[in-house]
Amino acid sequence: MPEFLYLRKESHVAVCPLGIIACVGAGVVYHACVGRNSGRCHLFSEQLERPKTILRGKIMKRTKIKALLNAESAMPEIVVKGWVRTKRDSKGFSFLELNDGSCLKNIQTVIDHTPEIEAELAKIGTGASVAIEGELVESPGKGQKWEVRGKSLKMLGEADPETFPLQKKRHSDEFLRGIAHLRPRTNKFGAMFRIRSELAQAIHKFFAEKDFFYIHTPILTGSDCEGAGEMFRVSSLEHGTKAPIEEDFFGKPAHLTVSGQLEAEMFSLALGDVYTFGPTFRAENSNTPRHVAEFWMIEPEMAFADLSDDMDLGEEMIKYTVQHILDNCADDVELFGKWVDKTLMPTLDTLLKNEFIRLPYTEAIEILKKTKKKFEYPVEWGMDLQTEHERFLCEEKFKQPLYVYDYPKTIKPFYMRLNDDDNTVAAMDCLVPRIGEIIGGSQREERLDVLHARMKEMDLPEEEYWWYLDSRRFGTVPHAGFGLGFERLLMLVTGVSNIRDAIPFPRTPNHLEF
RNA sequence: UCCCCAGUAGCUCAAUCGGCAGAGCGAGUGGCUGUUAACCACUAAGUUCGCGGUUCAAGUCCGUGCUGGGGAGCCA
Repeated sequence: MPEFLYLRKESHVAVCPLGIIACVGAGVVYHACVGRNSGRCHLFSEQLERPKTILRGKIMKRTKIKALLNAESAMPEIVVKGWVRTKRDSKGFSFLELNDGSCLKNIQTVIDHTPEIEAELAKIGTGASVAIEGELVESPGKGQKWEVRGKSLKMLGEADPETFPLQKKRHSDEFLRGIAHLRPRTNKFGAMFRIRSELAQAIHKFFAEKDFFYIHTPILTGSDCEGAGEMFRVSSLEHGTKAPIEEDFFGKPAHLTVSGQLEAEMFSLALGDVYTFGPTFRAENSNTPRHVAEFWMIEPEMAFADLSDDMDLGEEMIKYTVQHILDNCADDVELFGKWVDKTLMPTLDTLLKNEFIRLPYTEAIEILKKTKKKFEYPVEWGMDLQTEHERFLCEEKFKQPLYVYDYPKTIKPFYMRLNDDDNTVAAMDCLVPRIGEIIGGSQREERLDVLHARMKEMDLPEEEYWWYLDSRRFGTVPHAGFGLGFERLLMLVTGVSNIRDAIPFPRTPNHLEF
């Protein structure tokens, strides 16, 4: 897409309200259209008598800073656009360091002073956006291989230094959370969200290579009894109305999904191996560094699979995606290893090199009972593991990721498969250092009679689940799956300690800004 | 939702026993220099989170509300 028109001296330029550049020279009308492949602009065609789609001179496209820094050789004519990170003035020339988000590093530009350029420079401070036309040359200074020698400079958008909140210094995470709309312009959050993008791609790549199908499960749900936590009500009625539920959009209560699992199961029992990857909503009033009300979750579901296959998949997936980020986001990850968590690299290294520990719940309880460490909550078979127990197992006892599996049936949901002991279910949690539970999964109960009995035990209304139960009536098969919190995986990869720094605009109780 | 800690300049923080509101960074101005989170000098910058109380006197003590952080529960 042409964005910048290189003009000869005799050319004249006009810019239409849509950002279209027309070039008029020697009595012939030429024009180029910004943002179009064709170079033809119909709006302008009407205004000009003899429209032609021939360009005079050469179209100059913005080159991303990442490409400039990776250049093999000098480049005679380039345009670089970005935000000023720092400006350093000298007598007769200035340095501008530009970042355009394409990578962590800035590019240094050097521009000799002319009256026009000095006027433009006077308006430019940290945070301003600029376009610079010039050449990429080897830098005579230390600290960088390449720099841009600018010939022209245009300020695109100013940033008043008196009010622009980002300064040329480190800011606290808490402060930056208050300006979540500007924080991606910092090194740390730019790196975070590049990694986030790459991590999402890695997940799709992982599943594609394993022939899993990507299923889009609904975000609006009619079942308010999925048992995975408090749900957000959705309504098209005015707030405070007393209208009966029949008058609401769906004619019955609607909520935002807390999990795509039940729907994913239906597709697993048709396409074999499937996964979902989408937003999930929990209306829990939990205020911790590991919880947000809106987060992204990956939920694979495999037909003809058991709990062991399930744990294999989770381990493989975590290792694959972590390795992918190390391979493809080296600079960005290095920033986190250096400034955020000094133990990040060793932690990831341990994770990659060792097999995840697989520990039955009953054995976990025995270990916890035997240890000298005093816990606030006494250890008893049948209770759920508390945070202090999980941390002890993961961070002190084994010092690496581990699965705990075969939990008591009394503390797990109805859909988990009952084991032969009649006391435990084929459930598994994957615990990782510092974060705790990153995966929760199970083999699903595929036997209709057992499922019936479990639902009765737990007092669930079977009529709500008629379609779910159908899957066990017609060609049921053993199957298993899990849910993995995307932001928690991102915390693992980057070492950040607060989940609100791993999602662009975090939603938590009483926080719906931006 | 419960427990603990904090809130002072744009940012990060200091201010002794209740006794004149401070520093670094950032910003502005001037200077200097192929500079590297540049450097040097000067300048401006405050409802000490809000409300109420105790006191001759409150950033400091008490009550209360709000905001932020940490821990717990719940979970991914």
